[in-house]
Amino acid sequence: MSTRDRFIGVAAQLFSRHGYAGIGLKQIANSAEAPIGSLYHYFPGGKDELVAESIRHSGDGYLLLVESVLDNAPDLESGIRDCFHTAAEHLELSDYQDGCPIETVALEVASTNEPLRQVTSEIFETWIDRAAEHAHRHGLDSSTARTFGIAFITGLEGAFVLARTMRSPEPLIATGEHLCDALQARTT
Amino acid sequence: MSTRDRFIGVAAQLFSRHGYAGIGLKQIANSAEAPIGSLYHYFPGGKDELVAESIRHSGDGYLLLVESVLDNAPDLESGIRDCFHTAAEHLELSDYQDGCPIETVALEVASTNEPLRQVTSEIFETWIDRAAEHAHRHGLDSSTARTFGIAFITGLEGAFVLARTMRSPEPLIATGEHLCDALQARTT
DNA sequence: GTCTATACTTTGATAGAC
DNA sequence: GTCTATCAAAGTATAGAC
Repeated sequence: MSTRDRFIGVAAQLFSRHGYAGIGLKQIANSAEAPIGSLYHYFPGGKDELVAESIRHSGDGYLLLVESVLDNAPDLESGIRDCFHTAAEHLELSDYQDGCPIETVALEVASTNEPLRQVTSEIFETWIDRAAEHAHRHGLDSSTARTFGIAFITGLEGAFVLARTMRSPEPLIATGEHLCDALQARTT
Repeated sequence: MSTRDRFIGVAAQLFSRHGYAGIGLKQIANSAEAPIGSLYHYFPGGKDELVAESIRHSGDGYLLLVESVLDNAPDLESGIRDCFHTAAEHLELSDYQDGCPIETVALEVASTNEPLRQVTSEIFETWIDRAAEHAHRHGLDSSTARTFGIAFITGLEGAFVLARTMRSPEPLIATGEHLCDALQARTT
C-alpha cells in the first residue's frame, strides 16, 4: 500500500471517529507513521483536500458494504433488517466508535464549509439513489421507492447517532424493525 | 437577562451550528459581548461545563417545542406530520443552519468525552420516553409505543443530517410521510 | 464580579536541506 | 520524494489588577 493510500485510510478512520475539527493533521501524519511534510506533498490542498478524498473513499466503501448485504438477502424486507443488524454488530465490535463514516463530518461542514458540504451531499444522494433503485427492483413504484430509500438512509443515520450516544444497539434494531413493519403493511 | 444566561444562549446556538470542536471560547465570549475571564467566572469547569449547560438548555427547549406541536394536533398521525413540517420550515428559515441543537455535539463527543456523552445520552433518552408516552396515550401498546418513539426520534435526527447536508426539505418531508404511512397501516 | 494580559499548547501550513 | 524546523494564528486556561 502506498504512502498516499495509507494517509487516506488512516484519515478516513480518524475523521469518522473524531470529526473534521476534532483531529489535527499532525495526529493523522503521526498515525500514518509519516512526517507532515509528506502529507502536504500528496495533498497540496491541505486539510480540506485530505478530508474530501477520505470521505469519498469511506462513502464508496460503505455503499459497497450496504449493497452486498441487501443483495445477499432473499427479499427487500430481510435485506433491510440485515443492514440494521449488521450495523449494530459492527458498532458493538468497535466499542460504539464505527457508525456512519461520514456523518459527523457532514454535520460539521454543513454550515461552515461549502466545498466539503457539496462532497458529503453527493455521497448521501448516491446512497439514496441506490437504495431507491434497490427498492424499485423489488416491486415498489418509483415514487414510493424514493420515499422509502430516503426513510432508509435517514433512519440508518439517525439510529447511528442515538446508538453511539446511548451505547446501545436498541435504536438500530428498533428503527430497522419499524421500517420492515411499514414495508410489510404496504406489500400485503 | 443575566450575563450567565447570555453566555448559555449564545453558546447553545454556536455549538448547535459549529459543533463542540468547531467553535472556541474566545468566539463565544466575543459573541456574548463579554470578556473570557467573565466566562470562566461563571463556568469554572471551562468548555465542558459550558457545553453541558448549553445542551441541557437546548434539550429542554427543543422538547417543549416538539411536545407543543404534538399536543396541538388532533391525532397522533397529524402531530407527527406537523413535527416534520415545522422542522423543515425552521430549517429553511435559518438557511439550513438550525436542525437538532445537540446532534453535532453528540456525535463529536460520543467516542471522545465520556462525561459529555452521558449528558447527550440523557437528553435523547428523555426525548424517546416522552415520544413513547405520547404514542401510548394515543392508543399504541407500551412495546409498540417505544419502538415508534425511537423510530420517530431516529427518523427526525437522520432527516436533519440529510436535509442540512443536501440543503433540501425533502428528507424531512419524506421521513415524516413514511412514519405516518406506517402508523396508518398499523391502526387500520 | 468584571476585565486585561498572558502563559502554554496545538493548529494548519510553509521553507528548505537532503 | 522524504523529512526537519519553524511560522503565525487560534485553542484552553489562569493570574491578578481594579
